[in-house]
Amino acid sequence: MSAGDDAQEDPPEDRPGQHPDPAAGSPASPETAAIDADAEVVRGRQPPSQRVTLDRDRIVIAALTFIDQYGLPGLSMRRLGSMLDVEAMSLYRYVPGREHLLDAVVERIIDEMREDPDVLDLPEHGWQDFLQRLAHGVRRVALAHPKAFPLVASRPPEAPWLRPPLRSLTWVETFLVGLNSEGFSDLAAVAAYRAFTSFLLGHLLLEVAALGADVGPLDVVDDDLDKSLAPYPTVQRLHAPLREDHSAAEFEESLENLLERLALIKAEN
Amino acid sequence: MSAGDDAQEDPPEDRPGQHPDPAAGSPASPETAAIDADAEVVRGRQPPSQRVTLDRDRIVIAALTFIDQYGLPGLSMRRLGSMLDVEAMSLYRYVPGREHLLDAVVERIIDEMREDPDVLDLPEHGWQDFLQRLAHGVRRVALAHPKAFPLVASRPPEAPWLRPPLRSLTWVETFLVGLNSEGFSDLAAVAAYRAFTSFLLGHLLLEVAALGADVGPLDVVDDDLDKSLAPYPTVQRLHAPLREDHSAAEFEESLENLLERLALIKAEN
DNA sequence: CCGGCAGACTTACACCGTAAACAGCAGGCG
DNA sequence: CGCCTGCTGTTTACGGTGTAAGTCTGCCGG
Repeated sequence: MSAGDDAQEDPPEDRPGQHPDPAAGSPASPETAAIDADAEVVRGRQPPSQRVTLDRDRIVIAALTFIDQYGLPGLSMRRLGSMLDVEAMSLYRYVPGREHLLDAVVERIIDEMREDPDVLDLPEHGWQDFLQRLAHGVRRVALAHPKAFPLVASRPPEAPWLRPPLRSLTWVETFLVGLNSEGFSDLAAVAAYRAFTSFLLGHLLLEVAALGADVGPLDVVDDDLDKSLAPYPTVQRLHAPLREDHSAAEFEESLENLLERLALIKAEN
Repeated sequence: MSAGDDAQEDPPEDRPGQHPDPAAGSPASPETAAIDADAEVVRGRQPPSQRVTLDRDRIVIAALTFIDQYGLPGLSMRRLGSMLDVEAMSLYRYVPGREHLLDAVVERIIDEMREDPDVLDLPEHGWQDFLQRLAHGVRRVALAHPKAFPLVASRPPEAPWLRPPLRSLTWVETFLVGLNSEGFSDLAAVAAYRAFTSFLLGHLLLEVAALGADVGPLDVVDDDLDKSLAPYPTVQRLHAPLREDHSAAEFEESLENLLERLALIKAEN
């Protein structure tokens, strides 16, 4: 049970980026960069847009892709800077600080759903279909960013009644309006919001956690495992089924059940 | 919506501990401490146990109470050390490092349930009662450590099939044995384990998050809130009910529903 | 008495977030 | 043209972090 142990997160030791050593060299890289750019311009390449200037969106996107790749604990302002070929302090022109940057990352992840064509702004084939699409949309972004999704869950929301993972005002509005338009009373819609978020959070956090952990150094070998499980005979016996992954089916099933419960809530209130 | 903002976590600036400044003074404090101890001994106070030596359990407990009080981000080895009247490096004699310390904290939190008399090791009045007691036990420890409970959820478990918050081998064993003894087939017990953990994680994480956030500087005033909610009329209209806290009732209701689902699973497999 | 040794302290290093001052360069305006 | 002004990124610096390595110190058995 103590196999990989401390090897669970390995941030990149050195940037795989453009210039070899950003720490040792004296201020020579900006000049050479400018020269290179000039040379490219002379060669007629990319004259219209002058030099890839920094930008808040670029920073947030870089942070997200970094987390997706190396995991949250490896992310530092300095590393993020060098990923964008820039000193860490430059980032502070566009982002108030690391915490706010993480909030922006969370916001971006959630906004990805807005572009999902399968997620509707208003119910078109009943509220069940509406919620099904929404749930699957959230699940898709969670699975697209397994290393980043826990952030969505753990970062304190703007208001205590904004519940992850549907923690933006616009999504709450969409949710409530959608259910209202389908005959849910105000209180029923609110109750549905709470049940829906609880369900999503529980399922997706666990699914994503299992996804992020499997890339370990092939855990322990079977002998060690047999030995370490010896005091837990039932776990040992059920080890195979415990290992199996039925996330998708379980998600579907639980979602179905949730919808039935919501139908009751709708009818009662 | 951007009220307190960055004031959401305030680690203690200085230790409220015994001696005033552990950083400035030269090596005078250990001697004085020894002298004080001698003095106490002379006065006949606490002669049996010589000096409160350090101890792994003491460290873990201190870490947990620190997190409970000031929150996870404020915890550092140095602060924890000074909380125990000891240099940070001394902790490494008993704990391999910060990460392992956090794991130990998580383990301790979970083990708290073992001492809960309402939580049973084996079903005595049916599996529904067994699971009810277990669920409420977990909820009690979650509510007892709102600031620390997210750790239980977010720390990667020892094995990917160990699901928070029932993430210790002993609890999984207890769970499976309990359900097995009540007529659950192997597969049904495993499925129940998964559904049960999903449910607990979703509900408790959200309940605990709402609990930890409310201690802000009374958020925004009503005018600001009205203004900032203007683009979200439905949210604005339902603001009052959204604010209300029915965690306990919702927990009960969802748990009831879960048990019904588990009865189906039991019957089918 | 004395040597070992456990348990704490001290020092040192690399890294972190970020405040503050500075440098290069664009465009406007006399 | 020269100068100034504002934007953008860099440099430097400070206090904090986790922790590897070495050092002191008091107790305990020979």
